[in-house]
Amino acid sequence: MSMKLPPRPNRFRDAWTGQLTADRAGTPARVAGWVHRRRDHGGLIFIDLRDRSGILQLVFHPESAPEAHRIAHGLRSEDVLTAAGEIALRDAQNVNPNLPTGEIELAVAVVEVLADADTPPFPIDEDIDVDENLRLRYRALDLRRTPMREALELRHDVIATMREVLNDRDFLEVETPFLTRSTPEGARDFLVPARTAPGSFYALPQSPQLFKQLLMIGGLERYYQVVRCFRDEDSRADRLPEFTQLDLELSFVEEEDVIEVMEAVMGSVFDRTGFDVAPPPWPRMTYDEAVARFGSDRPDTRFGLELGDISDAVADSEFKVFRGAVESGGIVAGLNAGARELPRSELDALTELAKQHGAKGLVWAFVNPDGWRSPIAKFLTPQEITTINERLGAAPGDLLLIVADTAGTARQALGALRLELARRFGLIPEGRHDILWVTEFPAFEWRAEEGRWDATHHPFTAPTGDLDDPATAKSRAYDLVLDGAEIGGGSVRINRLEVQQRVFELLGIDREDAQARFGFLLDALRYGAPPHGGIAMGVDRIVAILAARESIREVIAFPKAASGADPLTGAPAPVEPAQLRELGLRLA
RNA sequence: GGGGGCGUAGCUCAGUUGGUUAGAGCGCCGGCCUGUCACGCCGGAGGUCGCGGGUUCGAGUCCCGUCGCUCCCGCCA
Repeated sequence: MSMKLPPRPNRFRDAWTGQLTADRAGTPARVAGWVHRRRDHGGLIFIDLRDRSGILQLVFHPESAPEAHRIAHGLRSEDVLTAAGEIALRDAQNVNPNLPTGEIELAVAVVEVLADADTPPFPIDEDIDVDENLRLRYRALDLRRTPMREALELRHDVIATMREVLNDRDFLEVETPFLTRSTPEGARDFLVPARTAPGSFYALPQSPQLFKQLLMIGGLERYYQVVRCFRDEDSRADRLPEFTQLDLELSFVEEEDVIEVMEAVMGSVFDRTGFDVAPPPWPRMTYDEAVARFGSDRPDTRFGLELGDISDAVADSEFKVFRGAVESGGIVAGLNAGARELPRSELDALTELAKQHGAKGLVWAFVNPDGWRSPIAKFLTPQEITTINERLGAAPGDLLLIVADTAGTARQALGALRLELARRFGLIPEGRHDILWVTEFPAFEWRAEEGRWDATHHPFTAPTGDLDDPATAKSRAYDLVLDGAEIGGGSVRINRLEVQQRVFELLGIDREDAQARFGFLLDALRYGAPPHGGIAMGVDRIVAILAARESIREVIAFPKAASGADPLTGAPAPVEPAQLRELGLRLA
């Protein structure tokens, strides 16, 4: 990132190290920063000095500046200094083409050490994967590393662009409370004991959902916020308990209005950051299609290996696993992994993966010109094999993977296999990026083990269809999916009290319960709520994808470690028993 | 809560079938070096092989337990 203005001249510096160029040759300059590297030739000493803007070579001549040269001899990595001298043009053969400042150097006349540094516990100047907990423990040093600085600069650009687009469209940025009541996103709440009400707790918001609906009912028309959200669930590479959303909401809108705003926002973000993805409008795919073709509601469409349903071909099969799955209402589905020769051990590993995703097993089959090489070949008729081959587009040499289970499990397992095969065989084209909307989600899902309906998004999402037949009702929701990652999701909200109460009823939340939990929203709904809708975007995920980072922890200045074991950014502080008593709490 | 992987020098890692004194690169310390830019050359220091137990004449290596990290499932959009 280039600095927009030079620093205000003071006794430390009057220029950024990374922004001095040949046009300054012959003029005096003063810079400050950290010792990036020292090259001591005994006579000449070179110091690469680093600040946020970049690196400048300092040269210390023993004759012309003996005192500075003496000090330079004692400098070590990460020492902090200020140095003044004259900008000198380098001889042609000494130019470093790899450095923006490579045509010049600072011939140091005076240097002052502002702070000494111990030897860093890990290299600052190399892009080595150092153990993450070490990096978190010495986060200040880690932040000096170029990849971290660039990620945070990119993050800044992304958020700044979001704000600019929304400000230009008359959105108001409004802050909402952190110490609040439980919000209905379905995760576990983080709780904070309330001193003024012993035995009671604040819940940190899982999202500002309720507040932004109040803002719409309050007539603010267009709201956004870049906001921390808190969900007390286990971490993943793409998920932390504490994360940042771009949250927005508009009044008197439907799906197309929200989608158009977000396409403008994200289109600008991609444009501004040079991320190569198609410009909006972006394609739509229904939830049903995504799940059927890709085994996921966040399909990665950058490669093939699509799923195929072969239930009808094996409904009457001799092979009991297939027939049984269909008879009990499930499906038999498969994918064509292409012409691959996998050893038994790898097929076992794929089977293990399928099982991890709930499948009871995995059928594999290598297609031969005259049939299958597969453990189950003998249970299938030639007709069945031919039909399956046709359905999955199989040619001799192809490997077919087939799962028989409930529709959800079979598709999830195949979806996971599909992604694993893409990783293993490098099926995703370099530099290819796909973005699309997923729409028409089921509004409710049946939780068999709990014997109740649950909201697929959250209970304020407007449903369509017949609420008396929850299984067929859709929600007016839309998720934005980039490269197989869900980067945002939103919906049109319920704006009439009776519909809201009907949904609560369906979800098994009685009136008293609903009033206790969401009373302030329900009360507001009595006084005229506009049709409204919005969306929340996962800033961390977006930045991670733009920065091509594996983990979102790489794009957050002070992330939680996956384990939460880091003393600064992860571990909760112990509390004195006396303090607990004061709060009306007891030790667990 | 469950499954997989990992844990050897400050950092990143190698370490064969169990075999003598556990190695490399980088970093660090000292010396030499006036055009380097991952400077170079010479020398040096640095290890409870995560921890505990077991098998064995002998364990970094095999077994059991345990702790930590990490990825995944569950959970969570």
